[in-house]
Amino acid sequence: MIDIVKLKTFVTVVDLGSFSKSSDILYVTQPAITQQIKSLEKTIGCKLLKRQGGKVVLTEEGERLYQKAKVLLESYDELVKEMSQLKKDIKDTLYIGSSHTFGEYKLPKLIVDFQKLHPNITVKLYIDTSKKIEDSIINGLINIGIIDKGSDSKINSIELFRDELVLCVAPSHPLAKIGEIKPEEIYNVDLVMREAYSCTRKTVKDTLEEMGLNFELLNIKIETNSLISILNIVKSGYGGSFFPMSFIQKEIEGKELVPIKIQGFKAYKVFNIIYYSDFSKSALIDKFVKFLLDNKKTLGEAVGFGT
Amino acid sequence: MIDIVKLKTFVTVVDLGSFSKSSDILYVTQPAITQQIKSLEKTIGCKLLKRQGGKVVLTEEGERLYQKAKVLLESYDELVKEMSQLKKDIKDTLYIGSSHTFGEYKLPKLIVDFQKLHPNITVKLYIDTSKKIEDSIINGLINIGIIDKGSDSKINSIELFRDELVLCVAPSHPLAKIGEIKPEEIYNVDLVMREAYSCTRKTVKDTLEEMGLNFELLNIKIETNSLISILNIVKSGYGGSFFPMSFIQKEIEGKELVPIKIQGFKAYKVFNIIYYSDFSKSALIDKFVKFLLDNKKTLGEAVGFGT
DNA sequence: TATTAAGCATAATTTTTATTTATAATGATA
DNA sequence: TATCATTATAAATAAAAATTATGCTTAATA
Repeated sequence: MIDIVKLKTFVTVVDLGSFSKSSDILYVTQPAITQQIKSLEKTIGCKLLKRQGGKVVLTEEGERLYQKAKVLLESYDELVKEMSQLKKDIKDTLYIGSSHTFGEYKLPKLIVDFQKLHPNITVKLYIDTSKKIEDSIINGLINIGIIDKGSDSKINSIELFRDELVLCVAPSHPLAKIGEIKPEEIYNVDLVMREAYSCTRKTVKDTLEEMGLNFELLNIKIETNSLISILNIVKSGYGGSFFPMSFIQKEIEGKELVPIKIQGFKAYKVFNIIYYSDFSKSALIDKFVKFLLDNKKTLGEAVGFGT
Repeated sequence: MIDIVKLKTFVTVVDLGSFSKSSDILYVTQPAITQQIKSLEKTIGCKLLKRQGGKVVLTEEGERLYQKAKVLLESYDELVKEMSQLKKDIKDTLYIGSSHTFGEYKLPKLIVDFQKLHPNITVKLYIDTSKKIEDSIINGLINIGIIDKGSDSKINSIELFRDELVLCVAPSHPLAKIGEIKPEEIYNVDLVMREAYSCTRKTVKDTLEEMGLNFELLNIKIETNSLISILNIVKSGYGGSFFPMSFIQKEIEGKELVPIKIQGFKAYKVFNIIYYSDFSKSALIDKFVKFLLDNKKTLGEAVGFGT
């Protein structure tokens, strides 16, 4: 295979008419030039340069290679130019990943504000599951993630926001009039829940078990992976479910859902910022992390019944 | 520097959507592919491919590189095509070098005949000094040389033609009527000679000294490097000179010059074919060498006074 | 929900290639 | 024909890339 470095050397030698001058420009020693040219001549199978007299001149064959090499090197220069532009673009682009609810409801405003503060920066937002976001951080596809789970120890992690998990029912539900239950009474409520491995479900389970309750005895009648579905099921009057407070704030205010206090129960869905700092764009990352933490308050410590 | 091999690998992986399939096509192992892509990603500074799920997909940045890489590889393919055509052309081209007189007066007809015998072959003829021709053989610029000197031991050498050196004077010269002299009488002839290091001069010197004469006692009155000049000087009636027989045959026939026999003197200018056989075109070279030897007779053993 | 197969990643070793240093040879020039 | 500048050569070092062997992930399947 003909090497682009050798072609560059060849063209330089022809243009300058000198091996030693080329070696200066290409920042290698003169024997390196000699050997590169020799290697080219060997792979092509003929002399390319005549080293006769004080000058280095192309042979007929060398002339043919020279023409094509010039074209190739032009393409190469353009590629290099594009790549260096790409590098600049990348340096000014922040790739953010987030899990659904937070990314879809909380992040948009934050990103807009951040972009206004730093007009030269481009922000790209990817919404996916927490697991996928975490993977993408690890393999470098995104720079900052905001996810609702604790993370790999290799990744920097800072708590950004906690969303209280609140049991809610529809106004038409019998519990709606009572508004508060004892822990054991939860056994009597028909529940709609996220699938087994969801973070919300795990948090609820852990909290209840800390309170001495047995999660297995709960009446989980419907399971789904969609929070919106759960919301609509509960709003229709069927059973109750644990919701992140900020997600159903509007429904509570609009009297579409009623929060039910469970005595002694206090559970939070915690959102963490995750990122690698040992990276070329750490300045940009740090800027955004700082921005997020500065805006913690605007996120509202979404709590249902007071801290 | 971005390597063309890696770019080729990158483009192949994108086109096939698979590392392992690419490794088959590119005749390397799969880890080599992985490392090449990683190396590219490192030099450019970002991920180029997403290895998510079963498929390998371009990132946005990868897409930008891919576009430019395609263009570059096109140029590269064209260069490779040109070079392989070049190789073919070289294979069918015979580079012949010859010293002046033989190359200018004897070779033209031979080359035409050879070319007619092998219409696909291109012949290129370079006329230069024997020394330069020999150098060009050594450094590979030409394939076959025909020169009037013995050669480097590394080079194959075959005697092709010998040209008798004959002392000539103009018809107006006193010796012209006599036509033959004794060796010692040469001291009395005003001589025109080639320069000190010429082959003709050396041959004359060696032969005379073998006959017991002292070359230093000759009356060399005019020296030049041009055989044509010598010819014209002698034709004008001034002194005598040693000429290759075939060079002055016409002048003798036309009575413009008269050969003077020196008793016991017999000197030849010998032309040798020189070439390297350990070379990719040895078949072509052998063909021409054989052709030359077959046509030895047509060259005429140019002798002045019979063997 | 285990199991397996396929595909990619990683690490260590080996091989290949390229560069440098030191020195020789060459050729131009005065 | 000695000197200076340039290129070539050789040996040693350094760098890069490939391979082998193996591990990890993901996807399909039972």
